Amino acid sequence: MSKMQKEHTLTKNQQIVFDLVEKSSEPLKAYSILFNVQKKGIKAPLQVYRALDRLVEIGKIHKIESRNAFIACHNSSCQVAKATAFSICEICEKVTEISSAGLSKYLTNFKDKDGMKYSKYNLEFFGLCKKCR
Amino acid sequence: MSKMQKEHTLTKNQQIVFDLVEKSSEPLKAYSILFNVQKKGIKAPLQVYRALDRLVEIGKIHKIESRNAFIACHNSSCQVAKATAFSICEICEKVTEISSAGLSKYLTNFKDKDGMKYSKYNLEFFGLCKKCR
DNA sequence: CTTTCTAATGTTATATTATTACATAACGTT
DNA sequence: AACGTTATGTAATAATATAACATTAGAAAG
Ligand SMILES: [Zn+2]
Ligand SMILES: [Zn+2]
Ligand SMILES: [Zn+2]
Ligand SMILES: [Zn+2]
Repeated sequence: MSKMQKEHTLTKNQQIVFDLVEKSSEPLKAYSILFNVQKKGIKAPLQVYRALDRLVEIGKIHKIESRNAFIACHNSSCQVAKATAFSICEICEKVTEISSAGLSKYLTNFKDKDGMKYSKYNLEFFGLCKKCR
Repeated sequence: MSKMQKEHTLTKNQQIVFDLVEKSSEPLKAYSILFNVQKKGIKAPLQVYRALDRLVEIGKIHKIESRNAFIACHNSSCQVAKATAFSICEICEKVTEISSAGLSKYLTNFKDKDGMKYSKYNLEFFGLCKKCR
């Protein structure tokens, strides 16, 4: 257990939802998650949304805002919970979390004209993936 | 009429929706727009969504994905339709379109590890605005 | 001017995404 | 055990968005 990273013990529902999102190769939508965890005893949307909210908060998963879908973090988790970047293929809808030190440094240090500094950002790139080009 | 910028004549519904969004100081949600244009004869969600879709497409307005809300472009329109950046105050929900040549240059030229180049991006920064700090 | 094609509109119904409200249970602390 | 806090369960409903199909308005061709 790294000292750099706070541990978060997942509760039952959080673990169930996380396991599903984590093993999915594509972003999952809330109601698709709900459907897939009903055999595990989760019955209502709210149970899913509560788990998702918490998982997002602790950085285990991210929400792809333009798609209303959730993907597990593949960037050493929590550290980038508040600084996310994704590439999204507009044809096959494949989503990849971008891990670029340069990009995150640039954006983390970005100040607007008012000198406003931000505590969080989300960036979504759109284009065609290798396969779809 | 500038030669640099394609003109898009708005249709009746598009103009009605645009006028409302354009004079609003804050991002508007689709159903709030619907409510406010009913006196102009627009009766159904779909009429609003169709107008919004088209207005986004031609760059007259942008969608703030994390808020499901729409704001008029304040960046010389169409030119940045596919390269948008916003700052969002997490307290008062004030949204400002960021106009930074450096930022847009950096992101437009950004290539990921696979050398994938993107045709479009949307960036949302979160923090506290001057007033809320 | 009339035909034809296309884009926009109107309308109803429905799908999808997300939250409110309130009751109950589990858990850690004292 | 008593208390406060966090997580759960459950039902109802709100908010966001699209499907399907009929009609109308405009542009372009003949
Ligand atoms: Zn991540
Ligand atoms: Zn693709
Ligand atoms: Zn703009
Ligand atoms: Zn503010």
